[in-house]
Amino acid sequence: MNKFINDALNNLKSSPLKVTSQRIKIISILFQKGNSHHTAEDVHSLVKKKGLNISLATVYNTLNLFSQHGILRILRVPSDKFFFDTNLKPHHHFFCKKSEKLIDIKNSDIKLAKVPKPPKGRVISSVQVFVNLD
Amino acid sequence: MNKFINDALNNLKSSPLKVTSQRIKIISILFQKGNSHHTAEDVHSLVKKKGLNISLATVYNTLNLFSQHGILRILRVPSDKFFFDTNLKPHHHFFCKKSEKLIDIKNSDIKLAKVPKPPKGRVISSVQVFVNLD
DNA sequence: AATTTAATTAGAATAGATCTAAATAACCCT
DNA sequence: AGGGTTATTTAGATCTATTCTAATTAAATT
Repeated sequence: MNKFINDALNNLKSSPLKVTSQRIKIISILFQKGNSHHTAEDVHSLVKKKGLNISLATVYNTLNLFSQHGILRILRVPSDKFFFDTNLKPHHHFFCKKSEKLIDIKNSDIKLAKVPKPPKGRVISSVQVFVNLD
Repeated sequence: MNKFINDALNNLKSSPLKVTSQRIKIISILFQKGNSHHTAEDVHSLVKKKGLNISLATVYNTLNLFSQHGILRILRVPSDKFFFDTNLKPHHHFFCKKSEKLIDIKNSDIKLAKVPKPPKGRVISSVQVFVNLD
């Protein structure tokens, strides 16, 4: 069991969420290779490919709860799907529209030398850069 | 009839698309205030609010065809909806997740001092910056 | 005006995500 | 360890945004 899985399991244990077999399985799939980006459907097929059986509703429910409790982060990209990002640090992404694949870009690898002021009365909450790939 | 509507109508006329009453109406709604970002449902309700009657299928079909012929641009944002942008020049956006409203940011108002190299064998097609507002 | 070809339409179909309500499993408490 | 409470899981229904279908209608060309 690797460090990523361990950390995520500890996050789960110290959250108010119950530690169920489904949640353990989803964590071990998501955090297997460290940082990753998956849709709910992705996770569901990975679960099935492993011969396990978790309903799609549970996958959605679990991923959403994990995001609400800091175990995962919901990542909205220029696409109609929700992605779930295991990387909790601020960062940016390469994005391939065709394959809908994401690759992390470390925050320090992008430098925004000029950012416009928000409209009057509004506050900037974050800046998201997508470097689109063909 | 303003300059934006005029230009868009000329683009329609010089495209292989037929000039129908529905297309003229959609153009006059979309380009009324210059640069704008609308979803298909937006456009459909604006059409109805004007007492006009264009089927939702036609709105979708028209917006997609306009995008294919350089009259509009499809804009994918971190949301599950498609937006149609009347601003054909390269630019970035303020984006409010809550209201799903967009505001243009001129290309010159954002300066990317450092952009990472794409993965081996890949090519960067564009860089999209979203300045998220609360 | 007749013909051809594209556009419009209502409604069905699809995809991704959420909701519902009944069954089940975790966890807490002695 | 057993029982009760409450959260979780589940299958299937529902919802929302979009696309598809196939029949009707309208533009444009001759």
